[in-house]
Amino acid sequence: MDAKAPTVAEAIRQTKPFASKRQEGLLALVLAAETVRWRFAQLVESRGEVTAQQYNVLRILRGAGAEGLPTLSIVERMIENAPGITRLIARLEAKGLVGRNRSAGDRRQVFCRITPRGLAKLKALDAVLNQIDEDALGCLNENEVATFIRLLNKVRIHQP
Amino acid sequence: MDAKAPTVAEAIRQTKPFASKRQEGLLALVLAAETVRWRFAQLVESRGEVTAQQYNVLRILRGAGAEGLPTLSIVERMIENAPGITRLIARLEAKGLVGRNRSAGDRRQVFCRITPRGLAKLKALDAVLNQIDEDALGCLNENEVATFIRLLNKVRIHQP
DNA sequence: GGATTTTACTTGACTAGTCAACTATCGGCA
DNA sequence: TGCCGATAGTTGACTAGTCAAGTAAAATCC
Repeated sequence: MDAKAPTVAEAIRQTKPFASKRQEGLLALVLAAETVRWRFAQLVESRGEVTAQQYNVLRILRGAGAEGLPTLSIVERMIENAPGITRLIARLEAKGLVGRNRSAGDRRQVFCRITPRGLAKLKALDAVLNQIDEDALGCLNENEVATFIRLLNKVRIHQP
Repeated sequence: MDAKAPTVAEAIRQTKPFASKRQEGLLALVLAAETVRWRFAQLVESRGEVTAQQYNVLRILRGAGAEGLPTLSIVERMIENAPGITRLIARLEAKGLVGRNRSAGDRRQVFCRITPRGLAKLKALDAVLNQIDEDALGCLNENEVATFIRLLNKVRIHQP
């Protein structure tokens, strides 16, 4: 999280002419996603004292309620793999934002739950983050948003 | 780089209904970008024995020609910051794919050049990567590609 | 021409993603 | 009942991104 947002824009200027429109579209996709991801991360990290991924895990655990979720069920809801989540949750536990305990029924499973302190942290971030969700695509009108979603999903689903 | 591509698709299914179309659009953007990024990384890493970022740096250095580029000029062409590039290039140097030497004119600068071995590695990857650049948006027709680019750039530039 | 500021990195420490290998436990089944 | 394969998670080692702080060589200023 540093002053890289401006240089994302520069990246375009410095790039040589594209071999094709499709290649240009691919770069546009990656740069746009990187820009919004960066803005989200900056907000969460500066206001929440947690990283963007830690925030995502807290949201998932809030959604899971008081009984919590086994570790690997959290992974399934993220773009990440298992070894990473173990350590990420260990860091959240160290901060007192989640708790873990082995399931009584199946002693292989480890249930993770959000703590009251974790809930309070999320609550403090909710309003501002909902707002930037809206703002990020605020420059598109209703029709454009629909087209945007349609094209992006088409591209994503099409990948072999 | 593991079998995470399928679960990206699942992420959508498991997500609760969206608060708004704009929120849905934001997730569509991030997931689509992640999917193509993942595919690119998988190809480069399996065929090239270099990571996606290392590949990007090699491309930049190939473009720079025989005289090479100072370290920080490489950063400007990427979505990354300076400390990262120093170490990334050190790893490429260890693999014999780039060389570094201090500039005679300004002894603060370190020029980086791609080696013949680096060029050979890139050449071996060129055809297949140009192909996936085309394939990635292959499901969109000419008009759709133009709209895609227009909307993505609008979103990117609009970010405060 | 010497002090100060700026520039171009470099290093350290931490978070994170990824693969391979490992442990503990569970469920079946002979 | 005791083994066997599958499941849940952990650990180690490596690549990478990021911030803060440091170094060395210009460039600038007085």
